[in-house]
Amino acid sequence: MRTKTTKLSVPSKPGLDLPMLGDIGSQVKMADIAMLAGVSESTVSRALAGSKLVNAVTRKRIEDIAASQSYSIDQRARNLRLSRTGTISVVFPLSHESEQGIADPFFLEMLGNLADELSNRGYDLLLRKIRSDVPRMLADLLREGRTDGVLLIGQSTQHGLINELAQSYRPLVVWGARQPDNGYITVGSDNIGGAAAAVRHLLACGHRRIAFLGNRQLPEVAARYQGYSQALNEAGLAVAPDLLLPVPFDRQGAFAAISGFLDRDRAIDAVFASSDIVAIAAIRALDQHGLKVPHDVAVVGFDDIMVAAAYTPALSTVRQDIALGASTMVDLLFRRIEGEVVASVELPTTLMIRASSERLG
Amino acid sequence: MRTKTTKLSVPSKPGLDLPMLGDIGSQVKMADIAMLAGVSESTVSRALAGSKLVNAVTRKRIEDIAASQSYSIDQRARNLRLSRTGTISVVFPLSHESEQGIADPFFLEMLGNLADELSNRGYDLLLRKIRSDVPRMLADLLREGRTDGVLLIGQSTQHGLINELAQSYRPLVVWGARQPDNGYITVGSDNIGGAAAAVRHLLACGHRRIAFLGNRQLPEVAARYQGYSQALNEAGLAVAPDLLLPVPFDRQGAFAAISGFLDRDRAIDAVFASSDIVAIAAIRALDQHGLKVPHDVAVVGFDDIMVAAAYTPALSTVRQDIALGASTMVDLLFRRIEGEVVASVELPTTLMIRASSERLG
DNA sequence: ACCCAAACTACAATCGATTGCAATCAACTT
DNA sequence: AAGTTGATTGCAATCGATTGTAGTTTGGGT
Repeated sequence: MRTKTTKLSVPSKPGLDLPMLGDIGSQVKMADIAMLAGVSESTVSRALAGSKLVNAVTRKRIEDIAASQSYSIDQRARNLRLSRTGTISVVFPLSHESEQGIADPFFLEMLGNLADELSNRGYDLLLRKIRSDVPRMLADLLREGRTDGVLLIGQSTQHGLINELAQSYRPLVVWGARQPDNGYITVGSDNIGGAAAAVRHLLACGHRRIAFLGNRQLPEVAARYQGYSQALNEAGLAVAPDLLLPVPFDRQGAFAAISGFLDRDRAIDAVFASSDIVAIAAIRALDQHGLKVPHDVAVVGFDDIMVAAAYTPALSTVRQDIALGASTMVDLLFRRIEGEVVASVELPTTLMIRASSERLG
Repeated sequence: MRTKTTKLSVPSKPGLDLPMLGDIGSQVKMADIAMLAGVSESTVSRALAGSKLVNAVTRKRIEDIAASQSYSIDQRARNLRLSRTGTISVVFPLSHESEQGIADPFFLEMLGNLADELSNRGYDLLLRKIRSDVPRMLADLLREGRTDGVLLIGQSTQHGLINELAQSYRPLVVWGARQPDNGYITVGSDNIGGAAAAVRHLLACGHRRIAFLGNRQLPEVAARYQGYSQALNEAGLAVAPDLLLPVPFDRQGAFAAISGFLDRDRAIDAVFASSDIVAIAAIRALDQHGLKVPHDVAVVGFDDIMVAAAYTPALSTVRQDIALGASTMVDLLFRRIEGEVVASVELPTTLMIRASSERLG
């Protein structure tokens, strides 16, 4: 007694293939296409999926009808059925400091690159910031079935929690520093090597009192500090604790911290900053204290964000290859989703020597 | 003959409310909660939705059980049923020029702010870049049922197409310039007023040959040009066509265009750039041509991106309030989704006078 | 005690697609 | 001409939640 209850949800003329802009947002569904083609939904589904179970002629006809109706598959329903989402979440753990938002250009550039990589693979990018409770938020994200995988940008100070989470959740790749007890996959730069190269360069320029600017609580900064002290040791120098300044990553905070430092101590001849944003803040602070860069104090940053080269003076810095980093993260994530066993990756860095650290006279 | 086929997908101990990190990603579903609570799925659904049809005691018990199982509603299924998505798409039409990615910090900052606004309202942000065919891509996005609304960042050169699309698709808000024949809602800055203020400032400093840098094909740039010529006219000056340089918005392209210009014409005493990125490229190009800013040439930009103030020389610019822009867009979008009739908004700008346009000695 | 309304709760259809398995049909074998 | 095979296609269950409607229980009135 099943009557043909299926009706074309949109009373559009089947034969014509007009642009049909008017249909946008309307509800042409697979059943409609099936009716128009005189086949079952199954066949439409298979035809559109390119299954070889469907006769080529039938498929062509279905495809044409679908196109003429400007039909596209409802991803909600599809995802529900396939228990997947076609979406990868990019998560930024916001530090307690800059509760505002994603401030650092480095991360924004990273985000742009990730969006490219993911859309190349036909995935969407779900952007989410999380306050503090990383595992809880991530767990929700996963349970809600919104995402096929997670890219966590920065470890913040949550290494332990991330590690715990990674025990039970596989499709996760983290940008940051490899930790000795990493239970999760990381992609990051060779922070130690990059920092050491930068400091060697400063030493080669004749600088001896080189300040280190950065919050060593963060694993990446800790690694950069390690490179810093390693280079000093190679040169037979010891780390001077009074030259270590824990500055935050945001512009204002960094500027304030550095200004405060310079108020009481100006006996430095170089600065190694843990990010370009910090380096630029340092240059401004130095300037306000009457110290010229590079004449009085040489400055080297880290990241090579777009403004670094454009800055005046052009900023010497340790370049991280953001595009490569993004594509590596995405690559590893998908391989891990496929079940492959993959290892963390450490990307090489390049020392970019520019005006801010020119060799002394 | 329906037997209880429903089984707890996860054999976890119902009574305990351990952290249950191990359950992340597993498949506790509503039926499981219903079984544990000894009620039907309907009741669980209603309880969790806060419906007052459910006894308070029952609700509490259900909530507790759900919590102890660290259950959350599957959004895929929920969205399918409700035909909604809980997601707003932010779409960047990529210009033909910078096919690479979202390069301009202004847009990235905007993105960060939008992410904040949306997550405050419990919505997710789906990031999508589209190549060129705006309406087609948007239409797909909508038909796929992935999104409840669209925020289009920048009109690119697609005003006509957007207008057409807007005929049939309502939940759309565009960042850009209001056009005379706008069929869609825009949020944007007072480009005319801002530009006029900048140029008046340059005129007041005694400059007369003020170059305009920007691609006037883009509606926003066209409006800024309008402000530029308006200010010149007020001062009894005519626009000199040889001072109008159509530069692209990306750093390299802008630099190249400006360098080329300076190679043949250096009789300018000021520059009004249609964005800070262009302004910074101009300063570099001027520098390479032996022209000092602001001594030889004054420069004013547009946007006031974070680096503007930090640049050396600090960049004078027309400030756009990105945070306000983002919150306005989101606000308008949701009001429009609710069916309210809303109008386009033009936000005030602020002229920030800094070192790059200091008054001539 | 008995009846009725109020207050809850369960049933079953529904959202739109996917897919294992059964059914159909034409062509080919002998 | 009957049997077999392979190529196609359709049926119906399923993914996990929501909700209109019908059914059950409880409490109050008399």
